[in-house]
Amino acid sequence: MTTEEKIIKAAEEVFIEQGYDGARMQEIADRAEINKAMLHYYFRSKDMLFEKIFEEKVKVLFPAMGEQMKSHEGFMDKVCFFIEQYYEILTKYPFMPFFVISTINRKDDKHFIEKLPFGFIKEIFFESFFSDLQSGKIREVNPFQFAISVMGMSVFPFLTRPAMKKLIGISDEQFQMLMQQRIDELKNYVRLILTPTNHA
Amino acid sequence: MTTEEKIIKAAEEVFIEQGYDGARMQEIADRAEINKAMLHYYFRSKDMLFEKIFEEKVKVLFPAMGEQMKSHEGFMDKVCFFIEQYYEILTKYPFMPFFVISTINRKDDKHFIEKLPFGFIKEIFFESFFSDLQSGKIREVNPFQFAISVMGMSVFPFLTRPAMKKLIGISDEQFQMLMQQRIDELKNYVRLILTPTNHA
DNA sequence: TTAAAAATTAACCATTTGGTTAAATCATTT
DNA sequence: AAATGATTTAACCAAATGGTTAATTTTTAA
Repeated sequence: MTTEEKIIKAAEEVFIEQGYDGARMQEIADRAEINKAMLHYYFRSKDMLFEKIFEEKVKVLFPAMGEQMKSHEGFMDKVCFFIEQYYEILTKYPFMPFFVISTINRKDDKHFIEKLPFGFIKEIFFESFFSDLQSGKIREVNPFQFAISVMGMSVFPFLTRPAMKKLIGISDEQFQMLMQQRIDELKNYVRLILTPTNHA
Repeated sequence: MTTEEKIIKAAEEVFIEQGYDGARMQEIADRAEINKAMLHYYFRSKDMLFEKIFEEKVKVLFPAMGEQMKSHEGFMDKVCFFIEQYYEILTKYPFMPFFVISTINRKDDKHFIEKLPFGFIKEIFFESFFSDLQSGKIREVNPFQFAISVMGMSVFPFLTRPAMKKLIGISDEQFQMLMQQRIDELKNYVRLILTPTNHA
């Protein structure tokens, strides 16, 4: 492991756990087991180090799908794929949503929003929506509202994990189980919302 | 306006905008137009001032319903009431969800979670659920999953407002409109999810 | 082998930060 | 009006923080 890699790994941890303001350069250095001056030698400043981490980590939360997407033709199929995919991502990186949200909500630094690669989401929620709507395969819903809803339902519990645990009265393991069960529950919601009513 | 009131107003603003770590005691003093020493004279420390603000502001996001609730009998009715109520609250205090979420996600300070008054949510989502389920008025869904979903759908856009604006390509005014339209859209989703299928 | 370049370190620096203090001002009571 | 207590202020402080520097060690190239 090179020094640069050690720094990036440690910086990821600290920034994601503590946010930009809460993160300390000394703590990053300590966790990377290097001298604090090396941070500046490799990345010049806290801002530049943060930017590097943000850019790299954000790609994880907005994956470039490509191949996998081709096997999902219809809109409903794609949305269900999103729900499954996001469960995987969020289970692996449960603090990522909070990290991204605290960053884009930071005052005077709206330029991070520009860096969000929305391609993944657009591909899923707006690509095959209109054709499926016209062919009567899905009910007429507002695609933006629907996209926000599916994202919200998927991500929200990970943003509020400690509160949800308290509200429901469950442990960490039980929370994980609940999230796994959630895949089918959400797919069911999607089906119920999108399946058109019989106007027989 | 007393000095204490001026401090609280300024502290609210700064803490909600910048979070605990980002907030500066000097900035709070400046906005309140008082000497910084007064902050400590009235509230002793940054921690204690923050705690005061958190406790007070959190009550806004988890209102004690009481009277208004009585007019909503069925489960579906209560959930729709929640959606309406939350639209009002979030329009008035759009940064509150982020404030609460950054606080409860803070390291080494899990005691804030204990202060969340979940009564409001329990009342709405778990009170009349089981009786309505047994009488066949609603479909069999997992009440916890359902509650998380409705909360997520309601709150998520306000947590990600700048990103959503960019994704959809809209202005602040258009966002507000979208949120207003959202009330009916979400109520419709709830109806579609909860209305039982005819097993004729 | 040696000189140049790259990587690493310890010590240091300026600024910012939360917090304190002692004096001054204002209000209240006798 | 004098004394007392509450409120406010300016100046100050110690610790922490992001960042720098100059010297040292390690690696690379000639």
